[in-house]
Amino acid sequence: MGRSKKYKRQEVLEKAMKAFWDNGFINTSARMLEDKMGINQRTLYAEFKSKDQLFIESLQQYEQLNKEVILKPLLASDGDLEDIRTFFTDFIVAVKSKQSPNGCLFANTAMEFGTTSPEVKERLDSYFDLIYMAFFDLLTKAKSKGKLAKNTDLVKLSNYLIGCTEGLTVTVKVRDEKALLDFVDFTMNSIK
Amino acid sequence: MGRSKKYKRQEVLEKAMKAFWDNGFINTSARMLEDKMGINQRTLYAEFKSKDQLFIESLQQYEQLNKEVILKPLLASDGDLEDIRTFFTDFIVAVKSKQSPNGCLFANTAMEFGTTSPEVKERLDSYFDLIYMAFFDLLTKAKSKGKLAKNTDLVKLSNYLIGCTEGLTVTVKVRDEKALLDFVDFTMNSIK
DNA sequence: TATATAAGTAAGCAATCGCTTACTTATTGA
DNA sequence: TCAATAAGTAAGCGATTGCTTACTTATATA
Repeated sequence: MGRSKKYKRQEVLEKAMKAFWDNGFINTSARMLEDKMGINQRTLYAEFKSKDQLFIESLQQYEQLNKEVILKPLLASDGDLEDIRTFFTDFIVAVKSKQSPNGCLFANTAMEFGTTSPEVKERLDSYFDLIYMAFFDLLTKAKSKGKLAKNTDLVKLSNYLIGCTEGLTVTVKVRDEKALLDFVDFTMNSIK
Repeated sequence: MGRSKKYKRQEVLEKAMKAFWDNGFINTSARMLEDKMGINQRTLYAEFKSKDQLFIESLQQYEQLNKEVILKPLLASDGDLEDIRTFFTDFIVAVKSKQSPNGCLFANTAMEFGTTSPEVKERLDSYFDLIYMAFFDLLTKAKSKGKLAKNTDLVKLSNYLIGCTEGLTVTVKVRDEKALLDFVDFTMNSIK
């Protein structure tokens, strides 16, 4: 009974995520979402309840994208430290080539929201857990292969690499490629 | 001839800067500025022309604050590398103690604007020049005192430390103090 | 002291915000 | 075949946005 939907939830959600990624939360209006998602505001609100809720789901979507694509060099690594460089340079290339011109949605969101929204903070914590484990697991493999000193503090090193990753999310927006590659290269040398 | 101003330009500008620092550009409304600056919107627009222009002047004001306070541990250093740690930890304390709860206005602005506004980009470049020189000069002094290897690439090292600084501006918003101090400590060890 | 002039105030402009109401259209199961 | 029901559309809600207009108040100079 009743009419069937013209749109696919997953598809319009991905488009919403891209809109938030490109423009940030506040700068993405309901009209813009309507346009980018290709569905009417009435439909949008019936499906996603509110702009806030749609944003939270978009963050979940972006975490999925991280698992499947962005963090792949780390998650698929068998312990080669150079996979970390690949992760960094892939990110730089994606931003500078305008493929994902607005950097990292989680970093942008951390800056825009801080800890002002518990629901958003939950998503941010979830992401930082994810990237922490990605680094930690890679480093554990590297250590067992003798590529890191036996007494290396992997917790500390993981926290360090998260800091460097987030450093890139800011500098990639304003600094030239040479400065970025200096940063990455020094970071890589520092962990070997 | 004519009536004299009740407000001091410098004072209300500092209050505007604080408002933008606390809330970001878009989240700071003309009503909020009116309230925080303690002057009427008519007066505000007569003095500063537009919200955009007021924001640009606020960024200049914040750069001045960097020169006089925030970057002081670097600018006043005679080449002790531990002054860099002081700079990092001072920043963490200022944010976590809610003295400057919203981190770094320049980093926030880089994330909010990217390169979408030439006038804003100009201010960001000016800041990054400033912090670059602060690191470079400190490192030059450290090198001449024999605290760095003779063949150390100071340009590369400065770019690295800028990256780490910006990493802190993101992580300080969402991660716990232990993770932040891990990051700082590893960074310090990496340059010695 | 009178007047020119600048600064202050309150109200309100058009545009846009997130979201909803009123209504039309299409599809399903009996 | 046809009522029940869900989805789509267009218009518009009150609130808020950046900014201005119309007017009042105060002060430096003649």
